[in-house]
Amino acid sequence: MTLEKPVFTPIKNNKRAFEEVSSRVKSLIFKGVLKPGDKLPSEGELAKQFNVGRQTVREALRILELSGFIKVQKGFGGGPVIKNTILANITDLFLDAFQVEKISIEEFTEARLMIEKAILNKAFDNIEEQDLGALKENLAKAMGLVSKDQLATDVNFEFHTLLARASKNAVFVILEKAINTIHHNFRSRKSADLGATQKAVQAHEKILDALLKKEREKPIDLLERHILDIQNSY
Amino acid sequence: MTLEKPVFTPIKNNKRAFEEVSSRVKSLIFKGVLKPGDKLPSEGELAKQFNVGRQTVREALRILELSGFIKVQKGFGGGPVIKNTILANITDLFLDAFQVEKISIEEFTEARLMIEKAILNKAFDNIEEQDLGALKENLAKAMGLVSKDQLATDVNFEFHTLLARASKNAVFVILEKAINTIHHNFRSRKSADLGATQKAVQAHEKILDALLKKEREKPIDLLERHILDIQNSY
DNA sequence: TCACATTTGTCCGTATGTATC
DNA sequence: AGATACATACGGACAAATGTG
Repeated sequence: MTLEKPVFTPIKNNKRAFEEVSSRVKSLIFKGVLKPGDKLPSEGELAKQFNVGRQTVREALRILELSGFIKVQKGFGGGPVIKNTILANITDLFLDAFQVEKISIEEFTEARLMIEKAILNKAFDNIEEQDLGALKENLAKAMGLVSKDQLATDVNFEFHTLLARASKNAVFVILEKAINTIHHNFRSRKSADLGATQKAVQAHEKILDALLKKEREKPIDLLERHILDIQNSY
Repeated sequence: MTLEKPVFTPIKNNKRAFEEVSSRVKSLIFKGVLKPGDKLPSEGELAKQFNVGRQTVREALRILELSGFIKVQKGFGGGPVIKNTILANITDLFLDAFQVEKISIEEFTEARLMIEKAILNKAFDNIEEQDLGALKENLAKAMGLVSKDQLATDVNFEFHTLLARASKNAVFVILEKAINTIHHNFRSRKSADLGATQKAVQAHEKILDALLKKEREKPIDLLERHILDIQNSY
């Protein structure tokens, strides 16, 4: 009998040394040995431990940094620290892809609409008391800020993420976070706008209200209008 | 009059040297000056031209490589070459995120189902003759392979991408390609299966048939069954 | 098959910048 | 303000891979 696929991983792999180093570290993160906040040894120390040169370590660190696994801090007490910003880094690549593929805000909004409608539909089936509580809390916080004439942009973004959480599917949470960051990037070209914040809070209030009344279609319709409203403000 | 935002970019920015180098190259790609297939100068030459050390150039190349803008080849006549594999690299990061967030295949399938159904619905509204032609051609190719007892895995993946193209929204194409690659990754743990290929081709045939008959709901139902079928085969 | 040139891959030594104590 | 520990960056050197004659 011959095997179609290799069972044993090759002893001598063709990976470049810096790739080997970065995947070793990644693997430790996946296994939970290294957790966000943990400090990695300094470049020189890593070079000693892996028995490679410092340049090799540096290239591995660049990979881990760009992938969102670590941040590097300069100066005394600095060095590489484990972080989890993978999603933010995915978004950076999406933005690159948007530039290369020349994607318009209309296309983005259309896709966003479809995904968020699907998420809300799913959330309707799976939402729990604790999700509703989180949404209420989020809304109250946003209202508090608005009543003091302050922007509630980040809180409003969080509302959509909370809806994604209510769907009980982590893929949707990832997608929603990606959408939020991309949206945030489009948005940052525009000056801050208190009116937009107020409108968003009102829309969120209506959506939550309809959700509490156990209506399925109405919150989806409201969300659609809300998202189109956002696009038209650009 | 004072300006709210700086008009002149700072002469001395806080970017690290390798970041400056990588974003200079990226910018040339965005502007279309550098196109896929173009060869970049060698590391040493780049170091001279940017007036930095070779180590700096290498770290910049690592970033461009991981982002999917270039590939590097060793040896005579080698060096960095412009490529566009950004989407594949986005997918790699998604896979990392899936590992960190411990995403199950069920969650993935559920999200996939929602997105592909939305795409197909959109495709129904925007599909043109040339899209139908491409789908027919794809199906014919797959059938040809199956009739010779050969696997048509890649061709079958392409069917779904063609559906995304018919939606006329590039974001959907990006998402679909990401889905395909992730699916491919799940799939690769399983041995090749001729029966699965045949079933997929039959499902695609039915979907295309329903599309040609201008039916909206039926192809979506068929797609749902097809995707659930795939999941159950794991 | 064998040298040869080119280019990446890797290591080392050294110098400078930077943040903290 | 000065010492410390770290990242950042440069230049030189050699090994390894790869295509050419």
